[in-house]
Amino acid sequence: MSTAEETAGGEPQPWGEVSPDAARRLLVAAVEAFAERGYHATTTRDIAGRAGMSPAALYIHYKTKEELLHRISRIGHEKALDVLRSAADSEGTPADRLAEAVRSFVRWHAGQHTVARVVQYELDALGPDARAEIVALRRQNDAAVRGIIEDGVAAGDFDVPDVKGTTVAVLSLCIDVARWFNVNGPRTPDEVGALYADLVLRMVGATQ
Amino acid sequence: MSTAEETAGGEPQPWGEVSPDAARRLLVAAVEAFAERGYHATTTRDIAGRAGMSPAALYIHYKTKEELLHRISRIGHEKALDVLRSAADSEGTPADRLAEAVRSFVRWHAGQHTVARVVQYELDALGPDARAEIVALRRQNDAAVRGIIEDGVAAGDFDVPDVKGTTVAVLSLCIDVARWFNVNGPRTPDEVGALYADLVLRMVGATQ
DNA sequence: GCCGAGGGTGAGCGAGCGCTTAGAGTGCCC
DNA sequence: GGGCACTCTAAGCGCTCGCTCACCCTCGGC
Repeated sequence: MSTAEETAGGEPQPWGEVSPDAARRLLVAAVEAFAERGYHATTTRDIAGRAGMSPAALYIHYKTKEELLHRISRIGHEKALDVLRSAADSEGTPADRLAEAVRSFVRWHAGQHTVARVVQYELDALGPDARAEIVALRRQNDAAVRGIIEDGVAAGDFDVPDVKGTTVAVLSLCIDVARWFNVNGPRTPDEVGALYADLVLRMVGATQ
Repeated sequence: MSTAEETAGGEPQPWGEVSPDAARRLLVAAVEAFAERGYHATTTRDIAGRAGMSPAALYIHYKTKEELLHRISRIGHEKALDVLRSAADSEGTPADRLAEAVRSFVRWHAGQHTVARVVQYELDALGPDARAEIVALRRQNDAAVRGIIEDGVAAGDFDVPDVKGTTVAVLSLCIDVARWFNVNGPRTPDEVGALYADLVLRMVGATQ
């Protein structure tokens, strides 16, 4: 029914580029396990078991458990940044672009909330070099959102007294969706995205 | 509801009721360690060391490492709930009450961001019974905020198409402050509180 | 001076951790 | 068929974890 690239919700699975197959299965298993129990509470035996392999098999494809987290974090951040940027760079008024950015970014964090949780909340488990690389990706998120808001202010479409602070708040609001979103809850990722796009337009005082 | 002891920053220290002294020192040490490295990455040797004691001393005052986390979570949630409720129950228009609730709740999450991080992000490390107790406290947060928003809608002061969704978003925004707030950053807890109070009033469409 | 109680320690137990190693199974090229 | 490269496993190493235990120190009551 669905291809390897698509879930039922229509969100792209970010692991298409990972090969060989065994390495991808280990990565997917690690995402599940890290999201459920946290990086430090997850054992390499658990990851290998979920992937249907022996504990030693993990070390054929990854040097350490931390390398798994690093790979997940980098790919996850890049995919989320892609989603955000393609909305930020689209045609339309600043309000259109901001609404679309929030809608798609939130949809990603809700639909891919397992990946997002790992990516957002396990950063401190990475070593200094890997962490620095991820932090740089995050700053690009910030720049993308701030750019739209600045455009809106310059065009006179937004009323934002504190652009930097509002940027932080908007991103924080979107990212935290990964923490509370529940697949069995009453809302679909699309619905949360629509709600949040409206709330954010209010936050920036967009002229209706 | 305690009229608590105050630090220089004006935020109440939540641990006044914990005694004897050694038990309180261990609790404070555990909060620092859990906030820095996470529950699972923190060792009992580290906690005891920060409190200036031997590893075995921890077990005179607490049955397990998890009991420490449970105590921290319960006290932390109760203090945050106190802060939120005293604003929610105050006199004034719904807009005044909502602004004050957000301002003080955000101030708490920024000023006490070590406690708040532990309380918000280590919930899954608790066993089922302890977790259920904490989840019940969280629902009271939700009820307090939703109450103010409903009052505002009933009074015609707010324009909120989706009360439940907006409540979740407001609380999420406030709580996530604990994740990104940095003591060495450019903003004080008071400033973030003021910014967020304004943003939330916009989110609910408060008549200015 | 002696006692009991309670807070504290040094040493260490059993368990489970991340990771390694020796070797087996499998497919491919000659 | 034989050699090689690659993938994977069974077994287990060295280590650190949460936690325990036997014992010690301090102090108030008599």
